[in-house]
Amino acid sequence: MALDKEEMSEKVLAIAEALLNEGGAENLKARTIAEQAGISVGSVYNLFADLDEVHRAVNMRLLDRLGATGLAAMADLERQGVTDVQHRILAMAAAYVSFVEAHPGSWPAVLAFNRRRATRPGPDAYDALLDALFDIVAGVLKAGDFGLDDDRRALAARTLWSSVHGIVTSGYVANSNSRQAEEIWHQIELLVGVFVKGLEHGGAFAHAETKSD
Amino acid sequence: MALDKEEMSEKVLAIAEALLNEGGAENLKARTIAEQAGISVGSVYNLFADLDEVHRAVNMRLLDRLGATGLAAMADLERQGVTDVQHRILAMAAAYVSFVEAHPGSWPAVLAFNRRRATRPGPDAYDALLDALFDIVAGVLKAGDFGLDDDRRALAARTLWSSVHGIVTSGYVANSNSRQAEEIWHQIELLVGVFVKGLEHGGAFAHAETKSD
DNA sequence: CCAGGAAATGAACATTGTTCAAGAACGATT
DNA sequence: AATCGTTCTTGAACAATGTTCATTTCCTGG
Repeated sequence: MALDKEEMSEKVLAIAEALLNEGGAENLKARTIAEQAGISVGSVYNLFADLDEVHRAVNMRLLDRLGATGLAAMADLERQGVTDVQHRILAMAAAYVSFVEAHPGSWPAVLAFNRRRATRPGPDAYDALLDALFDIVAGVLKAGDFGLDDDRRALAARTLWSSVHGIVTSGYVANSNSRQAEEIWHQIELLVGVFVKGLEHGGAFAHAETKSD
Repeated sequence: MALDKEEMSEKVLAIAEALLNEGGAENLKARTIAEQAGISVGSVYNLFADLDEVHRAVNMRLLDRLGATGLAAMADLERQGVTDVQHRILAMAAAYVSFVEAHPGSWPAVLAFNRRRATRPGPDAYDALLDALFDIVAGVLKAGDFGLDDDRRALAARTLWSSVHGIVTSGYVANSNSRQAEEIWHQIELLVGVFVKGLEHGGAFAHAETKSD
């Protein structure tokens, strides 16, 4: 007996992830997958409806792993007794940056794919995974005492994490040499530092007061 | 006589922009362009080396227009005597959001394309246009008195603008209904508020001091 | 009016995603 | 064991696409 249906799907996804990492979305070809998996091209379409579904499944795995990495990093700090909010957020950001650097080809593909499904209906497993990341950040912010209620803390978490995300992706627009990595990290340090300082000084919702005049 | 070579290129780019806006990158097809422009498919390749070059040219136009829009918004505020940094940054962000909303299909394509050229050599016209956007923000930050030297102000500008960019693109990952637009704007207001407050209280480079110990 | 170069053409090729009719493998039932 | 029905696998076939290039068409200077 060869491989289970489940096992073969795993194998296909592993191959697909490698292909995406090497050459981005346009390198994910049905025939290449089939050849490397030792099955026929038709069998690929038996396991997955189309290549988009393969791509989606790969992205899910990546997001899942990213969440696990973030949680592990938080657990490490917990074990070391680090409670400083700024340190913990920076650790999360570091995990994120490392993850993106470890997947130079497939991470852009995650983002590009993400946008393509804007037409689909309501929230799905994708959003659930992204929300999990936001929740980790929100948990860290809860430790700091910024006088935020749950809603505002959640908003702050999404804002902060989206900003980190923007810095990372903008940074990798240009050539990804080491100078770029340094620039990204400088930006992240600046963002987190300013953000925490701003929250401490109650700048979070000052605009709401001036706006509701 | 029909159209000039230059004029025909313009026509092709206008068609290409419309196609990208409707269906994203995968909707940019040589035969569709040729048909709509009233020329043959070969002629498209006479005007542009390949579809990537068409896509790039469209993106350049978009970035150019975005820069012009931002400058116009700044000029408007100048005329009204608005000097408040927070207001001006928010106006820039509003221009950015409006622009993205006005190009729901092609803006994702700009970003996706942007990443694909990570392998190419040094900086090019693309980076120049992005730098122009950063410079506008840096100019606004210069008005506020945060005690920043030129380098740090430039870093802060890139950080702030990349963050806005991240919020906008993250926001449009999910369905782009009006609730999403509201969420985006809440995040931007929070970010800008916290950022300015953080700069005011010198939180910008606290980390640098603790790090260089 | 003509020669020569420039531009336009679209048929042709290679590569892709996807389908599907035909066959193979397998399990249950008699 | 034999038979049947179901399910899975296969790979040839189709349509769509990017790109090329020999041929044709067009224009312009003499």
